[in-house]
Amino acid sequence: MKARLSASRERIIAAALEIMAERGYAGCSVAAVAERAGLATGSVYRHFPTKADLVAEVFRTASQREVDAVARAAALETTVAERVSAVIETFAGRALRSPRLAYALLAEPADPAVDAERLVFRRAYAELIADYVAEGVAKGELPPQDPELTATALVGALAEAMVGPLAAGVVGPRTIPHLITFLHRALGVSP
Amino acid sequence: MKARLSASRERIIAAALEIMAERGYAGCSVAAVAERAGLATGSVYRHFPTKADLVAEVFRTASQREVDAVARAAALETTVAERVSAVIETFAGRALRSPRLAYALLAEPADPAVDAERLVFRRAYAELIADYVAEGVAKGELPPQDPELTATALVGALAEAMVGPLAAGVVGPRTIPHLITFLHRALGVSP
DNA sequence: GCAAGGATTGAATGGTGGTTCAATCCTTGC
DNA sequence: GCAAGGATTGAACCACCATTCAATCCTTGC
Repeated sequence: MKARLSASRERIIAAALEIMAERGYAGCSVAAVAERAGLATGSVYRHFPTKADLVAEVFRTASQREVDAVARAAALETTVAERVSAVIETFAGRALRSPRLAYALLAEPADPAVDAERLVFRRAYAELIADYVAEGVAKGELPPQDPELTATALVGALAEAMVGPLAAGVVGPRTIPHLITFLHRALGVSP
Repeated sequence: MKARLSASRERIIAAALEIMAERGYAGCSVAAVAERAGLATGSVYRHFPTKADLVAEVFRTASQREVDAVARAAALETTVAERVSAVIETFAGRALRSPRLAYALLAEPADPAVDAERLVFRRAYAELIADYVAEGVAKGELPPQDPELTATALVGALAEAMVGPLAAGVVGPRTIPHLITFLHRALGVSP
């Protein structure tokens, strides 16, 4: 019974994730999520007090997955330059592979609860990067700078450079290398 | 009569602008706009076929004003480095002076029509900056690069660095100088 | 087996806010 | 002055969903 309950909860989240990846936040009505999860609308409310709570959790799950993937890729590298390259490539690669989801996570209009999560999500990237930057500064790989601000600006540049392409549907083949060059210069990676 | 008609239209836009600057997109119900403009709700529909059209136009007006201010400030300068500094200072200064409006223009959840305008808005900044970058590259002030991409990334970095502070309500005194340093490096301005 | 109690259902409820429209008011040309 | 025609009004309408809840179904402990 307990098992069934938590299985339902999982199914709800999984269903919402799928819908989010297909139709974005806009498609996530409670009725649609319930239907895909194979439950009645009302049953969703046995697991989540409110729709905002459900969506926030889904959002958190999805974005954590992204941040983890990026962190994992970056951890395989050693220098700041390589790590930043890995961040950009992983971030962009995943975004382009699931454009609808990427748009939902990065920019799609949603309710305030989701907005709050979005700030957290971007902040998580920024923290990750800030650590690398701080390390790079400490090791003399990078010139002195405010790691927090650098990381925030880097995340903004990366996200913005993706949003256009995500809306348009195509990315030039040189976009990613150019972005790497731009951000390496911004960090002050010695050439 | 004609004059009265277009005066009403202006009043509607002005009212919506005021509300947007005070309460953001969320406060812009048709009823609220009509009331502030001193008209009945229904009258709004004599001037705009749909709420989305109204809001899109208001958005366009507000963002054009911002872009113009930034362009004007940048035009007073001569080198790319100075122009970019002017862009950052003007953009950030204005955002901090009207934080609610800045948030509405940059990030507030809204309907798809507004989203489309937001892309246009950001693109307008990017175009402006792309021209300066192209000029800088041509003059040898900057290393070779893709001006479009550079400009997009620059806008993203700037916007992202502002959104956090706008949400929090405060900006550290060193934020803007640091941002200038970061973006000068990113462009490859020679030190 | 068999109640008891929680899980599940899905139709009904309610609130919000954009949109419409018949009635009314003004302006304008004669 | 005075009709005609467009402008204005604002209450009513409607669509859309989140949320609820009385009825029903299962599981479980005895």
